[in-house]
Amino acid sequence: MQKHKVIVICGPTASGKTALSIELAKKINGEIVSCDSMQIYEDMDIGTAKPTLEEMQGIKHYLIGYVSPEQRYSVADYKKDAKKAIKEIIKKGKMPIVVGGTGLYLDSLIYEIEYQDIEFDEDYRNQLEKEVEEKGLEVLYERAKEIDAEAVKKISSTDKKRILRILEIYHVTGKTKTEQEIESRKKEVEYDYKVFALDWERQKLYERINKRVDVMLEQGLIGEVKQILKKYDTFPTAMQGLGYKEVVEYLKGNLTKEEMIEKIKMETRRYAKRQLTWFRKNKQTIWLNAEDGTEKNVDRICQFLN
RNA sequence: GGCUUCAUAGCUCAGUUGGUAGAGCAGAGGACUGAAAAUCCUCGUGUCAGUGGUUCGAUUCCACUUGAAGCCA
Repeated sequence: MQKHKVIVICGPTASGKTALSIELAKKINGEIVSCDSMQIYEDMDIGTAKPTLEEMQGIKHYLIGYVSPEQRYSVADYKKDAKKAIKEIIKKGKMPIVVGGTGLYLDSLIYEIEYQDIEFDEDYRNQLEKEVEEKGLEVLYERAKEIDAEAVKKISSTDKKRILRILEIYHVTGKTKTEQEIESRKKEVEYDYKVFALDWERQKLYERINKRVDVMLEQGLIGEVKQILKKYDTFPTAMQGLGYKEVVEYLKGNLTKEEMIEKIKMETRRYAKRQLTWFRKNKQTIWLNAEDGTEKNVDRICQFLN
């Protein structure tokens, strides 16, 4: 049986994914599944550049603003939620369009990566964090090497996050990360993903980013952050979002307003660069020049639907 | 107008007791399987302001020119 097609539109932040996807959805009777690790949170609207109701033009969007910032959310959750949304859209007889810039989340779909059903062990994470502080990262690096020399080979001895992850996986599942990764790739990919990536000339993209940050400030980003801080207590992941952590520093008095704005712009430019690195890795990706305009790119994508 | 100090990478600045130079930041490239807007790795040649002079050799010393800052009139 032929696999159902799923359109994917990725690209760096501020490249115009939202506008393109909505025009495409209107034309091909599609619905949109967001692929964005920050737009999932509720009350984080301005800083994550969520599409407004008006922008959506009646096109249904999935996986936006449905998780509390106090909640812990991961790629495993995303995979499950996104697959469910895609299935639902297909059932309605519509075309699923996955749109977003979070490369890790996207790969979980297009490579059909399977995550075991395991609980996050908060206590163990805290214990490891404490050990890092007391004994130093090198000790944990050596321990990880004993457990999974293969996985350690691929990372730097300073990459704390990944060192801890190797230990965590072993602790929770009794398997090494390498074993777990082999198992995660066994399932056949369910859909025929057509991946498109939007890009601009670097200088133009950076200008768009700078401008977008200014607009976010005008729209009241600082007020939004204040609201969130008032409403919620803990932020396992939400407050690492670009724009949010810098405003928090500003509110604490660690940055002047000017410094905060420049920092958000700079970090966002770097993020865009990292996104491009990620998307370039997939050789199947079809690159679209954003400067050609929405209409032309919609047509271009439609050529791949038959 | 006089005196003093400064002029080195996109920016901030080191430095060469004379053998053509190096940090931080910015920037570029890369990695990425349960925090990913996160986390991490790699990458530094530039008329050393200009023109002359001294010297085997000047970015370094000297003179002048230009520009900037400060002080005195």
